[in-house]
Amino acid sequence: MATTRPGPNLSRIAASLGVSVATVSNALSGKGRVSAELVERIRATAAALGYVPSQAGRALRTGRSGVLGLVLPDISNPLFPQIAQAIEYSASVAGYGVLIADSRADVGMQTEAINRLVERGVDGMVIVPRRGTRISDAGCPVAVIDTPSTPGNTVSADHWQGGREIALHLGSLGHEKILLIGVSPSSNVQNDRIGGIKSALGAKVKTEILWIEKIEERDGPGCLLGLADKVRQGFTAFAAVSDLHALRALTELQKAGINVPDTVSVTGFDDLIWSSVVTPALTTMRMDMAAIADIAITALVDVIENGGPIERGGPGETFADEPPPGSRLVTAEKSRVPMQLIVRQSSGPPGPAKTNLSDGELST
Amino acid sequence: MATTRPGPNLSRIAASLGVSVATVSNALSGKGRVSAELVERIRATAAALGYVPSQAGRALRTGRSGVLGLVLPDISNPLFPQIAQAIEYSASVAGYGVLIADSRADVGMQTEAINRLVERGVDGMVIVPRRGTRISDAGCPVAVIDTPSTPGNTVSADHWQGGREIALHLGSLGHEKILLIGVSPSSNVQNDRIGGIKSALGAKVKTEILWIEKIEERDGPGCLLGLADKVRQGFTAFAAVSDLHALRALTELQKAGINVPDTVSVTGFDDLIWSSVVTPALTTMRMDMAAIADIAITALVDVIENGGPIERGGPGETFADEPPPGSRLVTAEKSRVPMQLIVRQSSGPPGPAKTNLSDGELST
DNA sequence: CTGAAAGCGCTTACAG
DNA sequence: CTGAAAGCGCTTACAG
Repeated sequence: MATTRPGPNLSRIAASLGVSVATVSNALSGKGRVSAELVERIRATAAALGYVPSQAGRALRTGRSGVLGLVLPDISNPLFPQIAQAIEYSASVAGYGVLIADSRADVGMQTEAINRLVERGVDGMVIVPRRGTRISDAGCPVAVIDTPSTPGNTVSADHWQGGREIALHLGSLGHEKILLIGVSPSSNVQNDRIGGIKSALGAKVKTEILWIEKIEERDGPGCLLGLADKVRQGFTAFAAVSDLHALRALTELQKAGINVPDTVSVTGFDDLIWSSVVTPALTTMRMDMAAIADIAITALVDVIENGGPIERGGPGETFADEPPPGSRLVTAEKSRVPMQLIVRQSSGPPGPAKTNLSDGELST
Repeated sequence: MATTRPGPNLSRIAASLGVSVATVSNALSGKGRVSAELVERIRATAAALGYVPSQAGRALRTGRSGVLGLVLPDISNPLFPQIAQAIEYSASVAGYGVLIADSRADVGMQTEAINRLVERGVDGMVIVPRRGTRISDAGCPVAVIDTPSTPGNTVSADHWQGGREIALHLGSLGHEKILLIGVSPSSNVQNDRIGGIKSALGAKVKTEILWIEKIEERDGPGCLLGLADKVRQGFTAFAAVSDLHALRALTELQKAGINVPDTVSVTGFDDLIWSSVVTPALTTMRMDMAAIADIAITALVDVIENGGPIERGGPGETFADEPPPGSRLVTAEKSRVPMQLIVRQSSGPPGPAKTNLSDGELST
């Protein structure tokens, strides 16, 4: 006895109208040539009966599940809500569902997560890699959201341009000694952001990069970054590659009695949830996740449905053993989406009259 | 021409071994009585051929998709990563995939999001409602993660106990005037947390509730909460119902030149990503999302697979028109999961010697 | 212990 | 413009 679904199916509609299931199917899908009048009647009964097409039946017949996978190796990433929301929206507009896969920040589990999605029969997947993860054999079309400078990237925010805008903003405010705060030099995204910042600053602006990873290796996780010292050294702006680290900088500075933004400015990236809530709010660069998701999903769906333009293994990608049968990196016309500057602090460095910080004030 | 999947199917395995598909199916599922030796050979060839069962075929036959839906009306909720990660993990252990649905913080779109999941044929769903959303007709088993005091709740953190623990902690440190910070009195979760706090404080401890919603109605979004004034009034601890608001309080206090935790203490809820990163780090209450997800998924799967204990419309739920055919609120044995206190600030109120704040110091 | 057969709900050439 | 039929891949009584 095969389990029957609760709702009505095509046969029921067909029977109640005295037509064939083929005609009902054609009428509902709008593909076959069915008389307008009959289409109308079929639509009406389908609606009246509360017909919901069976994805299983359709999937089995067409070989497509209508579902895409979303892989975020680092799901605890605070960007996840923005990404998931945008991807889910674009996918649902395109008629697809979104299945999530988590590799719990463990690179080794990423393959596992991808396999789980493949086993569920996803038609394609969107991967947001972290730190040069190799997107190997997915066995289905894959769109990658990383950074334009990464080989195989399908679409992403223009992190370099984002860096430039932050730099131009800080430069125009008169900051001449800027501390750049990143986590790890092995992150493509962070390198692009930092590279962009440095490229746009005039020659007379001094910068220094502080890698949190290195400090924590020495002083332990959650340690102070020594920013009060940096203020004493004359830095007047702190540009972090993420709002999370901007927040860390902001609170460390505040705790040390340094006034933000009167004495120094703090900027971040990504417009994460708290950046508009803290005092003072953070100047930041926002990704246009809606546009990014839209481009990624459109490219992915194009390959799935029309076998659109694809690349078997992106440039620079190497497949260890055999290239997986259906695995292909999807490409998009527009692969870099501009980031948008959101100014919430607009102070320059304190003028001579205001530069009267004593060591006492700085050392909490 | 029906589209064929790339991989091998049961027939291929059967053919290559000269047995029937039924036997292969039985061997692989372990259900039928197949000789151990044959099972072994079948397993081996399946593996060798890289067989991946077709979910579509299975779903069509069994009437179950093996997929659960996750509905978060407010996906931009910073808790989303924690929830999604835990749900996805528990679901995948139980052999299910997780489809996400977003109603973009729009209550009206929630029904739409739920429908999208139903159309995709989910076997059940997990809903994390916001502010008394009515979980009406889903047409499939539903597990609700809200708060124990809400009718229809399947499982959730024990927000009341969480509040008590925060209160006991602050009380033991000697705080006697505590400002409670919430957003909206219409939130069940927030009311439970605040109720728990108040219930555990000794009679001599004074509290006052500050509802952000009301302040913002008057002063606009992102306005100051006037916490420096509260410090002047003698409040020495600020207990927010979420780390997001704790962060808002922390930065507002710091910006006003008030030292946290030396002068006042700040606590939050949920151990959100930044609570351990800011300076000073936040004392907070952590939900055991792994346990909550596990209980929710187990209860859901039990109903799906065994038609376990259910309630048609939870107590207090009313269905406007007709009760939907398959809709049922799932119940679990253990419906409240204790929260865990994470102490990161442990200062009491400043002693008499330290209470020398002048107005000048407070007004930035 | 093993196999033949039916059927889940759909779509798609093909015939009329 | 409409319908009969095949078949996607699987599982499950049932017969042998």
